[in-house]
Amino acid sequence: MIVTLPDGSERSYPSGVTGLEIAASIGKKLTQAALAITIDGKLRDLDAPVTANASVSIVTFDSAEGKEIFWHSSSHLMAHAIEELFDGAKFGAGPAIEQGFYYDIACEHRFNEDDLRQIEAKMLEISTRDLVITREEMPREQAIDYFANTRKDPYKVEILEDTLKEVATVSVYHQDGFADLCSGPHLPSTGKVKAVLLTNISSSYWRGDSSRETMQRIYGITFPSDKLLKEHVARLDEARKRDHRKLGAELGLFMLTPEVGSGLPIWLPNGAIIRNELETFLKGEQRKRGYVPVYTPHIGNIELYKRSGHYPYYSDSQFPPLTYKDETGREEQYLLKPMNCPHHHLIYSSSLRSYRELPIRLTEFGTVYRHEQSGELNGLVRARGFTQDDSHIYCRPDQLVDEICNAIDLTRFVFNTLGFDDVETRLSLHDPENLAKYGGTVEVWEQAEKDVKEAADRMGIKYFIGIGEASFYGPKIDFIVRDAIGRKWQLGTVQVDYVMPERFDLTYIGSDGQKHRPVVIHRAPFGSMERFIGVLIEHTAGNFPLWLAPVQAVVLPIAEDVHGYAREVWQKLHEAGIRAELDLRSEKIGKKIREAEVSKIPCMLVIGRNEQEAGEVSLRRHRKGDEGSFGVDELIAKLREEIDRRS
RNA sequence: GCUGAUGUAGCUCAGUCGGUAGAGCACUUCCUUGGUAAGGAAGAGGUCAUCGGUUCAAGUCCGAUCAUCAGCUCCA
Repeated sequence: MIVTLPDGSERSYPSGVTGLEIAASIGKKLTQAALAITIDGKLRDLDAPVTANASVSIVTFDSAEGKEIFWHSSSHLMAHAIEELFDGAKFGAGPAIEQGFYYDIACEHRFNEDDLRQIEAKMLEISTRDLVITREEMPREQAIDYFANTRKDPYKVEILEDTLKEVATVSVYHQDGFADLCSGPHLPSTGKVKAVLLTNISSSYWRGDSSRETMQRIYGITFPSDKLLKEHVARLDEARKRDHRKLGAELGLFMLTPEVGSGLPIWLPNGAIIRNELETFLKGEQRKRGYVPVYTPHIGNIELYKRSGHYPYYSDSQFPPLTYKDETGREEQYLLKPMNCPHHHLIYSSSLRSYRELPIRLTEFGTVYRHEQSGELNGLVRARGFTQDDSHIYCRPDQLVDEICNAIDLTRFVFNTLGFDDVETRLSLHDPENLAKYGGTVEVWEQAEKDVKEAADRMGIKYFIGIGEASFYGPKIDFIVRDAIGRKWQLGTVQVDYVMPERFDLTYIGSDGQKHRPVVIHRAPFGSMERFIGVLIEHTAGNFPLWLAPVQAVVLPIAEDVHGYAREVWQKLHEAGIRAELDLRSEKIGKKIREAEVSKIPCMLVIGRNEQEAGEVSLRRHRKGDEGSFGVDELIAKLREEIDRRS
């Protein structure tokens, strides 16, 4: 029997050889590291026999599959430990996740931090017992009986009776007295787990359904060595330093205070500079691309949102209406604007439109207010008041795909300029199982999704499909990036809408002299200024490119005798439109430099007697160090160019 | 909204068994005038998140509220 290894080499083995035996025949290290195998691409336990010619690879912790198996087995190990420590704990779902694993547990006992340390110790103890993990296949009916009567775990029974009701044979993994329903594969033994960190306890709903009971979810991560755990902890520390909430306070970018309200960020001067630069950048780019600016009020009559359909769909996540009564008792209700589109639609229909003037691209940095659930609020990335770089493009059906492409192109240009290279793109389509969620007809959705796909394909973007991620009025292309701790956030978006034109009876006069329905594209490359800047802070760790830095340069005179010259240099920078500060304190140059470095100011202009005599400045760049001396005008031209290039 | 945790000076944190509140950094003043990541001294700074309760006495114990954090649920 011939086995082909990943490097293309072929080896012959007797039929029935196991993954472990293959690994052993290759090397001692690999035998140690082996967690599972793939046989013709299919993951199997390490003791699974290979019975025919096949391509085989040994799965280790270094691969994504290896980590998943390792962490999935670790969730079983944790459940095993909890079962030994706490009587009556019942287990729900316990999968591997991107960074570790969790298990949902139903238990009378409320778990706390001390319990986590105790469970960690028990897990390591079970690991040292090096229990063999074995797979047992059984008919589903037998498994139901086993989990109902032997394991007495009602959650596993529910999974067997519901989720797995079509499956005839299921597998159960055993390790000593512990057993779990699982398709596998798993580690060969518990001894592979050498380092354990249980990170937090939270709650979850059984099967993610808020009408079902809540369970306690314990998150953790494990590694095959202490060294890898230490590296992981170091990465977490690094991520914490990049947290935009921490950096936002340290760098004076924004603040949040209950005196204003939860989820309502205040932009401090330094943060306002960044936001303003980004707005100027996008406005300039949009002017080139034929957008026209508009402004609309922060509140609007509630009837407007009833008409758009937003109010009934999202009434639970809006601030309650403001009610106004005049002397005659007539009542009017206003809503804090939860989105900008209805206003823009009214602008469109404020005059008769000809097919010749389409597409019309209305743009506004529109501030909106949404009453997000309190538990969802998160610094700038999830706020209750935020500003969208919102535009609506009104076009003819024959222009639609081109316009979507233009919007994608603009979004990509924005992301490239800001250095986001790790962006995922999702085609957010509707869920045919849940049509009640959406407006419009089936035909309209089919057309819209076809157009979106065509545009995405034409632009050559790599995307994945998100069923059920569409908004109620149309499919979207969403651009998603990760924050410092790996959470994903949607930033830019391009959305097609055939529904609003109907609701607002938007029309244009075609070449045939008849009224026609335009199509609307909603698009926002930044998405929300707040969220975008929040993610940008984490992405850059607060080390903004020169064009965005709140303070671009600081002039640092070494002693008082050059203060006059330092002031001249500062004045020239200021006149050249460079945001510069002048540090005239009687501190040593080392201290001034340290403080500028800590404040992440990109350019430090050190000035002493030598520079004064030569009419120069000595340039030190943030995190780079001394870059030598330049003539003042030469330096200003150099910085000016870097700023204007936005590099 | 739900579950859990947290809340002491501008920031980071200490505060024992319930007995009148502490450090470092930052800040202010003074001294110091220096060459690429912290010069020295002094001073000022607190309704211990808020409200209520227990107690002779509460930062400390109990309850409620608010906010924040992690996760769940939601996201136009």
